Amino acid sequence: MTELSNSMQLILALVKTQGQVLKPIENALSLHGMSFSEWLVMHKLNVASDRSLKRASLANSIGLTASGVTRLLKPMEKIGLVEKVTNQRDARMSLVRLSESGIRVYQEATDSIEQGAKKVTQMMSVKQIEQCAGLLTTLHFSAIEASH
Amino acid sequence: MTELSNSMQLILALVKTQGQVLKPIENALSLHGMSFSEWLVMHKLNVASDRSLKRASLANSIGLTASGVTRLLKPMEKIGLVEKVTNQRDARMSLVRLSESGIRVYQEATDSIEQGAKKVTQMMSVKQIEQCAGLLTTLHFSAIEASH
DNA sequence: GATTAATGGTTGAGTGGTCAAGTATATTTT
DNA sequence: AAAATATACTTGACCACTCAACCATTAATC
Repeated sequence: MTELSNSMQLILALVKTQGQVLKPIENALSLHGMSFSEWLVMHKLNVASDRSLKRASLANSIGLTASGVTRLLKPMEKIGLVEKVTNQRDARMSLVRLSESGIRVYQEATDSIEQGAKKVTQMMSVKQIEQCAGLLTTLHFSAIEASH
Repeated sequence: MTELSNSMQLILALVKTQGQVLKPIENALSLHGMSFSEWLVMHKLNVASDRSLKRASLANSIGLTASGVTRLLKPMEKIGLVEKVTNQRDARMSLVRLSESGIRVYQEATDSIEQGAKKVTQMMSVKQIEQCAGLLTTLHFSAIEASH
């Protein structure tokens, strides 16, 4: 019957909040026929130099396994949002690049996702938003530190 | 090429952080043969009066659908962690109750999950932890507000 | 230069969830 | 009281991932 520690309460708040926050975001994206993971892929590619990344770094940067990325990208390649670029220096690894049409779709999707994000944070001041993001980043580093 | 808003950056930080934070927690739980969702169920039951809840409220409180709860509870009933209690006032709804053995397992699992939580937040002060939890709660309410 | 080890990616099997439809019971309407 | 509607839960079909095993290629070792 003892209470949970405040570390644990923080984690519960984190999980609960993410659940609520992601709902409207995913809803906004579904209008563009896209999942949040797919948007994340396109976002990472869009900010990368040459709009391309190797599959492994993509996996790492969005918190998926290599096989998850393979499965996620397959339909995206099929409809031409991203394209596979073979690397002649190392035939094992293939780069993924955001296509021209992918860029357009990404921009449209980002517009609606941004609207969703604004709405979700409507009750928070700019200061609170920034402070919260900062604390989450601290927590993130702390968690990484804990795992080695 | 425009930057993301800080609302959106907050959401990205949230998702990224949860991914990192949950890893060691789930790892700790796997030693008890339990997933995080299962622990959440047991936690909610443990703090509920009579250590029991109806399936629908359980679903709601841990952010799952009714069918998700059905599937989650089935194996837990099988190994006797929780038990189905039929309600004679309303035969549609059945309560779930944490069994005696469930209580023990919950307490053991909570011990190791607490250790994981402490480790994950090791780089944060008590003040930061509380502040972060508070801001997340604000964000949570804001997101709920946004959805109606 | 052939063998072994490491790296990048894919695939099969399994897990943990969703949604939509279905079943059983309760409540409301007529 | 019968019929229509609502509620609580379960089931079937599917989806998004994971892990472990695997294939292809490159790098290191002998």
